[in-house]
Amino acid sequence: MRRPLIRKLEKFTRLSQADKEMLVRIAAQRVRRFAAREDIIHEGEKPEFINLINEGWACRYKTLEDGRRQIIAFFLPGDLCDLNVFILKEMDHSIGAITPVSVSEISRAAFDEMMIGHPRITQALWWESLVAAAIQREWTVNLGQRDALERMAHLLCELFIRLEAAGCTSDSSCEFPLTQTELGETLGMSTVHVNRTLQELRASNLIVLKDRTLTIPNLQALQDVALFNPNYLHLDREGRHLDANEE
Amino acid sequence: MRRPLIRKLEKFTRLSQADKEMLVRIAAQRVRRFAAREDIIHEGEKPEFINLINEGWACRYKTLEDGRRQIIAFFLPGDLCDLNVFILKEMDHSIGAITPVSVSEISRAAFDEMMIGHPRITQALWWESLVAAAIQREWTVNLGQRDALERMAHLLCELFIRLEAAGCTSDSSCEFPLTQTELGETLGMSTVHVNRTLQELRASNLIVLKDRTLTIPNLQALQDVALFNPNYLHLDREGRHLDANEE
DNA sequence: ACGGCGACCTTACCTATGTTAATGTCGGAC
DNA sequence: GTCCGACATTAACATAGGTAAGGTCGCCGT
Repeated sequence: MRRPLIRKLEKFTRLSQADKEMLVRIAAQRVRRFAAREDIIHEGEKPEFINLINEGWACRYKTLEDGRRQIIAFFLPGDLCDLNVFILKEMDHSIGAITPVSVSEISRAAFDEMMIGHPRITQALWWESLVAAAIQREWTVNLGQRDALERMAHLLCELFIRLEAAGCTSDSSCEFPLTQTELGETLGMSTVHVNRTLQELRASNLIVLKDRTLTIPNLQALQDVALFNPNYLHLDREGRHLDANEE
Repeated sequence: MRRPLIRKLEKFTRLSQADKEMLVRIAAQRVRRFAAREDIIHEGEKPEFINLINEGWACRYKTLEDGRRQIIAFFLPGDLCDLNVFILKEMDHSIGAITPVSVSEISRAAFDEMMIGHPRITQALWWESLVAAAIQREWTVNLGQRDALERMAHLLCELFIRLEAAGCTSDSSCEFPLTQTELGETLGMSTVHVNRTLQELRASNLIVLKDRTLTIPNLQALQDVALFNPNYLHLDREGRHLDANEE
């Protein structure tokens, strides 16, 4: 079994065996599965758990009164939804499955227990939540300043690099389940224009996207057209080497 | 002296006298002042403090290699920048003063001390940081889905309501120091179009904006054109009444 | 008193992107 | 094997919003 969360957190810090066991244990209690397109939690509900995505893709989204929908964030394997949410009275947005997903619900009690006994994990989780905030900020820049082509390229770079950190890529390829409609709802553009933009990226040999699989033959080239700077993902550990001692 | 932070936190929870004194004390040590347009902290630097805005307006912003600038967030009196930032190795964006500002720097030690001795404050600060994240998400929706008029109206509603929570409005007016260039950098539109859009809002009597003062004669009307739903600001206390027992 | 500067406003023109709608492709249900 | 729905693609046309250029006003320093 893959442990995308552990894998990702180790990009930030070294975890002890006990830490890892704790994380596995936490992720094992209260696992739920959702079908593609099903809501995991809906706007207006009271949040009672922190959700951890084990498998599959999900997203945050918000719908305006008149039906326009904006995808606000993607949750990939190993991603957590909002540390500390239980402080809020109700959700101001929804979280929905994109593919079939498996989600672990982490209760407030389990979370507090972890905070007390495992400072390393606590730190790592705050790191992950600061990174999530940084991603949200970068999306603001993306929507505000970049044009369609740059925007699309930027999103693809980000998703690819995040998937890599979670151990969900092989070589220069990854699964890519998003429809063009979903890409449009993410990037604030019409499906027609999404299609045009993807064609353009294909024509420049920057991406291969077919059968739900994305290949990026030259990541640096794609980053260049996107004006992509990975610093906001804060993926470099303190100077220490990464070591292969996973699992 | 106004205490915008206390005022704002009391929108979320009741604070004891000791809590308030703590907050005053924290805000008193290490106060710095910056001129308009000066950077408070710059991309690439290591964050050592949590900044609290006492007076004036500031913003987060990010600049692309080719010079395009996006304002990512506004900091109004009583706003905090990123609880827990010190975990990150370096800033991925800058924070700059818009007007002259007074800022309190909160050290990691002071923050930890507060976390331990004052659970009420701790909760309230997490609330404030969750609200900041919610605002960032709403900006994503704003940039992705709303057109120029809606976008501008939405921003004005948000700023007005946030200023109100901090006690910085009188009646239906507030100070409004943003230039049209800054509005453009915030909303991802050209200054020309900012101007057109403001004209349109003025022509519909939705706003009066003159001499750095904004008046919103009918907030509900402005909210309606913006498709503005204030739920994301999470400004309603537990069902208990708000009471006037401030300071 | 003058020059310079930054905010603001305006006009004319141009283009990236949206809209609508028709058509194509593929995989699954029966 | 065919019918259907989800998704992708394409074309023709419409428009929101960008670009470039210039003008006015008030303020600040000398």
